[in-house]
This record gives sequence, C-alpha cells and structure tokens, in this order.
Amino acid sequence: MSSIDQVALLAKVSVATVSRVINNSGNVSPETRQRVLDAVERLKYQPNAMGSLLRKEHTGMILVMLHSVDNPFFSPIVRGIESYAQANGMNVLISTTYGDPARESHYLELVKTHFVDGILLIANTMTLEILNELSARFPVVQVLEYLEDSEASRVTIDFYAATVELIEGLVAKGHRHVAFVHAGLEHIVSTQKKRQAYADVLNRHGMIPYEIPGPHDFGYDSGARLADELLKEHPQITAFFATSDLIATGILSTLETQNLAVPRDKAVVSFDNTVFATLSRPALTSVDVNGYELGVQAMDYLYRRIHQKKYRDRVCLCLPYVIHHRDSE
Amino acid sequence: MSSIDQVALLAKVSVATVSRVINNSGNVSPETRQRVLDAVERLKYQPNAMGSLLRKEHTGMILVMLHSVDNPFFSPIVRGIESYAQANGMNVLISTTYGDPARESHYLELVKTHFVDGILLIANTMTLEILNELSARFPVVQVLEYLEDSEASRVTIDFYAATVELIEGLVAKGHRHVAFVHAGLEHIVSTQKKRQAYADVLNRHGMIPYEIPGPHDFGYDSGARLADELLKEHPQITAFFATSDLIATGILSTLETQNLAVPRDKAVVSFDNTVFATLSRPALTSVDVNGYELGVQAMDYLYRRIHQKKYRDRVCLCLPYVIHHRDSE
DNA sequence: TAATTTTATGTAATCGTTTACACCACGCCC
DNA sequence: GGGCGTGGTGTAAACGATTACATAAAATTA
Repeated sequence: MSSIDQVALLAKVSVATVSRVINNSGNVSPETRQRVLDAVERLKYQPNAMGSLLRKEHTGMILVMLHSVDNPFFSPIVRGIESYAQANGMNVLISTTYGDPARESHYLELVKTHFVDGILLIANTMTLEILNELSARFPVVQVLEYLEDSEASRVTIDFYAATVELIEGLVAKGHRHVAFVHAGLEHIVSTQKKRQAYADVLNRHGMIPYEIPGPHDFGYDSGARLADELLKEHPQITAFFATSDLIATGILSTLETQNLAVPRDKAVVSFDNTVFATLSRPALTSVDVNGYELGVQAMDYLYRRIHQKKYRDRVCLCLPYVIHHRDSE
Repeated sequence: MSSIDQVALLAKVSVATVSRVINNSGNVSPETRQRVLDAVERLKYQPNAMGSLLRKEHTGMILVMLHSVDNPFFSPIVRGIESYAQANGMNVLISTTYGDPARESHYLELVKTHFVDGILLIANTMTLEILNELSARFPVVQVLEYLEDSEASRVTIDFYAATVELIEGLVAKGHRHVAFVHAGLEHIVSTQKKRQAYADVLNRHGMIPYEIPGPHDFGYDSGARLADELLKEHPQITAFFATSDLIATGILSTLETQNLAVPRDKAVVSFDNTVFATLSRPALTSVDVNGYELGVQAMDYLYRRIHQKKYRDRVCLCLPYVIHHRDSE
C-alpha cells in the first residue's frame, strides 16, 4: 500500500502539495497537479481513511441498528434515512442485533469510539440506564420503538391512537368479542401501547378481553397457533387484532383450516401494512406507518445533532399514520 | 472529548502506561492501574478509534453489500456471515445499493481506503472491469450472484442443475407446456443459468418455450401480470417456472382470480424457498439454497484472504441445494 | 555484596493524513 | 527601486493512539 510520501517522492513535490491536489484545496499549478495525478495513477495511490479521519472531527458515517434484514417493515425507514443521508453527504451503515443486548452494546462502541458519528436505533432492547447514558453523550435517535421514560430523542407514531381507531372500527361493525394476538414482548413499547388501547376500548364498551400472555415467537406459526388456542377456548370470538401483519397471516391460515370465512365469520386487523398484508387472502386491514418519512425525520434530527454543536434539544416526534381498510374485516 | 494525554495527566503517569492499562498489555502495578482506571472513569475517557486504527493493519470491519433490507432471501446469508465473523472477532457492517452502480462504487471506497478490511458482494451489478480491478487488490467475495468471467472469488450454487431438476420434475408429471416467468434482469447470472437450463430441458423433450422478455419488476404484481398475459396468449400452458417465490405468489394470485386450481389445473414451481413459499396457498415447491452455509463459506474465504497475506487463491465454491416439493405441483 | 534478571515506567518515534505558517518569486503600483 | 499583494510550494506541527527502546528500581541469584 503506497502512502502519500511515496506519491510526493515520485512526483517530486511535498506531501502538502499531494494533499492539495487530492482534496482540490489550495492553489496548485496545472503542471504540478498533472505530475501528482500521474504519480497517483502509477502507484495506484488511495488515501488511507484512518490517516485523514484522525484529523477530522467526523467520519461521515452513521449506524442504523436493525433487528434483522428480512423484515419488510423496516425497509422504508432505512430508505428514508439513506435518502436524507445521501443528500447531506453522509454514509449509512447497518448492523443487525437480533434483539441481543450483547450485540447492541457491541455496536454502540462504534459511536463511543467515534468510528461513526451517530446511531439510529430501530427496535432496540437496551436498558433505560444504558440508553440515557449514551444519548447524553452521543448523537442517538430512537426510531419507532422507544423507551418511554428515556431522555433520548425519538421519532415514532401514536400506537395508542391507531389501535383505538382500529378496535373502535371493529366495534362499530358489531364485533363484541375481539381477541388481542401479540408476540408478548413486554419490553417493547408498541406492544404496551397497543394492549393499553385495546383494554381501554373494550372497557369503554363493556367488553371482555381475550389474550394469551407471551412471550411468543413473532412469526407466522405463532399467529396460527395462538388463533387456534383462542378459538378452542373462546369460540365466541369474532375478531382478531394482531400486532403485526405476519402474525395476522398466521391467524388467517388457522381460520382457513377451520373453514371459517373472512370477513363473513371472523374479522382480522393488524399493524405494519407490509407486503404480507397485500399478499394474504383476503388482504388485511392494517395500520400503515409512513416509514420513509419516519426515517427522514430521524436522520434530520441526527444530522443536526451531529453538526450543530449547540443543538442538543430532545425531540419526541409523532408522525401521522393511515389505516388501510381491506377485505379482512 | 478527552484524549489519552488528559488521562495520563490526571493519573500522573505517561500515555504509554495508560495505553497499557486500557489494552491489558505489558506490566502495570496494581496501584498505578487503579489510578489510571479512576482517571478514565472520571474523564469518561473512550479511546478514539481513528487514533488506534491508524497504527494497525486492519480495522476488523467487513462490509456486506446488499440490495435492500427487505428480502427474506438474504437474511440467512447475512446470519452465516455474522456468525463466522463474530466467532473470529470481526464486525459486520451492511450497506444497501438498490442495484444502483453509483451507490456500489461509492461503498467500494470503504475497502479501498481501508475503512473496512474486505467486502462481500451479494447481488452486485458492477462491471467486469471494476470488479476485476477491485478483487485484484482487495479482499472481495461474490456471494450467490456473480460475474461469470470475473477473476473474483465466489460462493454460490449451481443454478443450472437446480433448474434442470425442477423442470424435469414437471415433465415427469406430464407437463408439456411450461412457461418461464422471470424479472428479465439479463445482467444477473442466476437468470441466465435458469433460462439456459429451462431451454435445454425443453429442447431435450421437444417442447416449446413460453416467456415474456424483460426487464420487469421482480415483485408480486409483476408475477401476477406476466401470468395473466401468458395465459391469455397461450391457454395451453399447464405449469409455471418462476425465478423467485415472490413472483410465484403473484402467479398464484392470477390463477386464483381465474378460478384455476393449483396443482389440479396448473402447477407452479420456483426458487429461493423463503417465507413466501410457505405462506402461500398452496405452499410452493421451491429450491432451497442453504444461505447460512453460503454466508459462512464466503466469510471463511474472506477471512483467510484478509489475514493470511500469502493466501490469494481464487475460489469458486458451489454449495449443494435442496428442492422442497410442496402442494403447488 | 555484587551481578543479574525482572518489573514498572517513561521517552519518543511512528502510523498517514491535513493544514497553519513560512518562504520565495513574480508582477504591480506608486 | 522599494513596498506589497499573491500564486505556488515546502516545513513541520498537529490529530490520538501504540510500542520499541531506554532506564531505574526491585527482586533474585550466586
């Protein structure tokens, strides 16, 4: 690997001049510039990132912590983040955590050691203490999921309001026995909000809850199994509220197996409005989160937090959502 | 941000000693160690990554270039990569390219400038020239998709053999009119191999091909539309070979709309064996690629390429696949 | 006790850049 | 001709760590 000195030597100039040519800074005569460029070409010189970044305050990299790369739900968020980042000359790197706190802590080192300038947390599971400590000292934004009492900034949606609207819709259609099907991950704020809203609406209408305590897997199989158990115990259930599309498709498969028609016999509504909601038969009524905008807003805050040293406000943005009504209710 | 000098000053030792304490290297007396640790704590000192990495040959980071984060197909590959990396003390960062060559080139800079130690390309779209130039000078492995004549290493599967097996299976069941439904992205080697195999099998049995030239979108809607067009023109078609699960689910939806029973009236087979293959009704016969193992093998090669300077072999691994036969044929 | 090894610590070079500052030569103006 | 900007270039000091080498003190050995 050739370094700037070797280029300087070959071009018979000083390293300062080489640097000026490479960065298009300062004044360099056309002849010298050409000599340097030739030397760069000959040596296939590439500046070493560590060398130059050592002199700079920022690396221009931000890290997105994701659960995994197979969730269509996160894709628009990432696109929003990248779009803003690209427009502002920053690079986005992604790491997966699979909900493992050890992996999370590990990747947090990257911002602590200034390998990246900031972090966007999507569905993190770290403790309040760790998060607060982190966000007090480094640029961090929680996206979508968040810790309720945390001092860290966040960009999310109103899970409570969306759920109320969803369940009230079911009640308006005459459903008196609505089940709540969830992965039961109690540390996730969205689940808490959804449960609270579900309970409140039921209470308001004098209805009783149907729910199987978690934790469960959050996949298709889990939805299928839970629906089966619920129907065995409470055949009077006429509607299912699922915390995600994927769980809802599992419910649909159980209903199909039992020859129950949707929406004639049973209704299903859910969250996320991913490709699963449109692919399923019938298509699912689902809460559509504007993930792209969520990503843009989160990155916008992060950018300001990174580049404006006085800017240290805590923001708690709540973006609008839309309920897509489809054939499943 | 406090630096090592400030810690040294506060602890009344030299920077060398602070470094020794932090890295647990060399001999340090218990009392001195404690003084240093106290100072670190007081100043909330975090070593700066750029400073220390400047002295090292490697950053311990590798980059995975993905198309996007919403494809369940890539998830096991990434898991395999991460599993191997973690076991060997390396970190995995992911970037998305959306098939955009400009974005790809941009992220390639990271390995050229030694910000990361190596790159795993999953479904890259760069030109042969760029790839060859890159792989000659830096650790790079192509995973799954590859450029046929490239000198870069790769870990993949035998798309040709898998397709032959799939189509021969259809023929054995009596199908004489098999359509090929693809996204028509001609620069992708998997599509080329699949088409070649499809053509060869048909030829061997004196059958004629049905195919709508691309490029098309590679999603669900695209599959639905293509199946519709094919059936309008060639109602004699009794089987569809789709290049991916997602396209296949689109085909299924068209068949359902037209009241054609699967597999009684029409058969559908596909590739990837993602969650879509199990979620669809009927479940899809699909070629299962062992993504996890693919990831492990790719990372294994990359690791050796990075850490053993003599190791510069070009490897072209071809891992086994399994065809999952399900109700769609 | 003297010689020798071991332990603990510090000094300073080094990694590869960027950049403040100094310098020189040149042209311009009065 | 002397003073002055300015374009082109070089020197050397950062940036923040690690580490080879030196050194002094302490422990071990003979």
